[in-house]
Amino acid sequence: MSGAEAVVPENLTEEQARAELERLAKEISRHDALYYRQDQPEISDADYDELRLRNEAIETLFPALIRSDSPSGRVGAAPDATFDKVTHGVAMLSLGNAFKEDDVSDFVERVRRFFKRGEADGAAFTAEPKIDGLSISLRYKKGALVLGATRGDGTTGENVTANVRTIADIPKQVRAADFPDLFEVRGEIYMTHADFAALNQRQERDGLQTYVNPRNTAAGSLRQLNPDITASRPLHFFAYAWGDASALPADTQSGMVEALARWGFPVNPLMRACASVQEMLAVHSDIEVRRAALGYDIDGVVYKVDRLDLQDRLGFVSRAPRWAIAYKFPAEQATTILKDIEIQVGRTGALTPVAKLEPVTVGGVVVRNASLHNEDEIARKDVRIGDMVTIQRAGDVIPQVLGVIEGKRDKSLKPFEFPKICPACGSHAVREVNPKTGKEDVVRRCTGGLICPAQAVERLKHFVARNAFDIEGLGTKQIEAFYEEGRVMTPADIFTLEARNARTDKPLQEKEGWGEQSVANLFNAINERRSISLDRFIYALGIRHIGATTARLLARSYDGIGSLRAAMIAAGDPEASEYEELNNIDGIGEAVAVAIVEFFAEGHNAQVLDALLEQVTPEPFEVEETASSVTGKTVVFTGTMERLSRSEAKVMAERLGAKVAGSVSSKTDYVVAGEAAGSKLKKAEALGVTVLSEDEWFALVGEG
DNA sequence: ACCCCTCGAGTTCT
DNA sequence: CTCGAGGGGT
Repeated sequence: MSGAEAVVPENLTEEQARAELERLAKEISRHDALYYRQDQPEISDADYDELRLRNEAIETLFPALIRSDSPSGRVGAAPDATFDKVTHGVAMLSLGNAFKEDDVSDFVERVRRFFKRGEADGAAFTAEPKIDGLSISLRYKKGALVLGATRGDGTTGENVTANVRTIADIPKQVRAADFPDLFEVRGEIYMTHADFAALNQRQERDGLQTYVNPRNTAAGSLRQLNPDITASRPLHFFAYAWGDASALPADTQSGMVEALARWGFPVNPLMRACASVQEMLAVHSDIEVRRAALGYDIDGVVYKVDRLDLQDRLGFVSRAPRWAIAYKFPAEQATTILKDIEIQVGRTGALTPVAKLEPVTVGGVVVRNASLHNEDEIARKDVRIGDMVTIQRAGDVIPQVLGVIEGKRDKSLKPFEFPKICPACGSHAVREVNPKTGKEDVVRRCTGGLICPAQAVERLKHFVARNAFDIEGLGTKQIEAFYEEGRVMTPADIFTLEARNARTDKPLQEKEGWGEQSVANLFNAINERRSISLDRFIYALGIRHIGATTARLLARSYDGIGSLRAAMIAAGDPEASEYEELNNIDGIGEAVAVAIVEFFAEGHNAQVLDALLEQVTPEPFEVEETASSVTGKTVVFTGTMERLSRSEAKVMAERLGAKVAGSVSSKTDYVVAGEAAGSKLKKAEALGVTVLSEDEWFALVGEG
């Protein structure tokens, strides 16, 4: 590193260093933009590198001054790069996980049990290594690659077509006679260990920042705005699945992968077909043995039901297919020192202990914090501040404390005393007793409620969360800052921010980090949300037990916020018909019903809601009460349906004017039987009630 | 009275 | 991602 001396700064004072870092951050980010986005660098690569080196050298001398927007923390253009959004025709799902052999046999057992006896007993499974890269969907029309999209949240990803085209492994044109007109190939983009090491060597030689692990590097390489950068990175691809397709070349998983290979897509050579749990486990241990020699990262083995017709019938459980599972390799572990236990306060008042750790690298990432879950967990493991502890990244993502290394404990360490008062507001923190079971809750909760600042901030964060108001430019950081400055104390304050900002002594645009443009953008984003769907609105209120799903259920069951509110107030009397109506919603039981009723009965909530409704209009769900072929009929749903959850089916049937009953009787007109229907189906048959399949039901009501 | 599944609420790091 | 609780089916 001979060049480094030249840029090591003269004896700077702290004040000078601060100013210099600020200047460098601006300068480097300007050159980044010129180089990466406009492709018109103003300075030579060497001069650019020198700027970076100077920045890093000053940061080494004054680590306390490292800026949050420091250029050393990133490579290339700022990551706020905007790619077009792409909605996947067929969602890109995640997989259920198995961590031990029993989980695999349970999975096989579950699959077999799903079908009527014997039908799937001999069904085969495929086994293949789970590549640790990033999922991608490649759309081909008449053989031509027309779109490459990242997984994103599974439903919506980003358009990275230009970058994907630079990857040699990915065919730009498929010329097979049997390649369907429309076909989406899905697979994993990854970087080999050798390429990763070479890239890092080059970075180091050039005095540039080195990368942490192949996975993140591959992901970063693909999200470059300039495809030339992606092209310069050695990325590879394995195909293993498909999405939208006008035709399928095979009726088994293994047949599909053979076709993909025949069409010129790289497929993993370690894929095997298995006829039994024993074989599946054998493949897992075989792949685990070869893991180190593969030359690329894998984190487990994926098993899939081979027959596609069985896959179709198995369907999905929320976000994961029932016909596939990932058997993960044991997570990497590490030991480190537990420096402290911090107590965080959630929006419901829950006190959650978090372990502050001596930073340690686990699975290619530096871990500083780890969840300790709750009071009992700390007691069970007898974790004490100062202990040497073992940690792992559960499912290779969330760090958790496994336990204490006993021999190393200093005798002076005292058992951790879980606070009985809220660290944020000093109110009592208690463990509620469940009225049903008489048992103590696992979580200790702050009773401060409205007076607790920590809860208030967390509620606001929830209000702007992704499934709630989702206001661009208003994230956790801004909410915290705005709360501290007194700009935003309740949800309605967000919507009066602009008006107040115009009058205030210290308007936003005078704050550091804010300019005219960013302030205008924020107000625009806020104003866009003055009209919002009812389900998001309900979710945003942060009522206990009401998550995104239940909020949607409520939104569908009531005409609007007004009628919901009126009904909930009436339901304060448990004898009222409104209470019964609420409790009858499939998916809402006593605890949930009580929570909703209590929320609307609370005076402060009423005020907050009134103020909010002056600013925001929740749009009700479009529910056309239609007369249909099932109007006035009584319907019972049983078994597992593919396209609807049972609660959705109920809402749908009621919208069509039908009554949904819980059990079959002679008054029942239709029984709709999904897969694995049980006693209700038998009873229907015994009583001679019409039994419909899911498809027949859709046909009957005339909906696709 | 169980058992299974779904949902909510908490968490990390990039 | 994990955990516990709630809800519903057998």
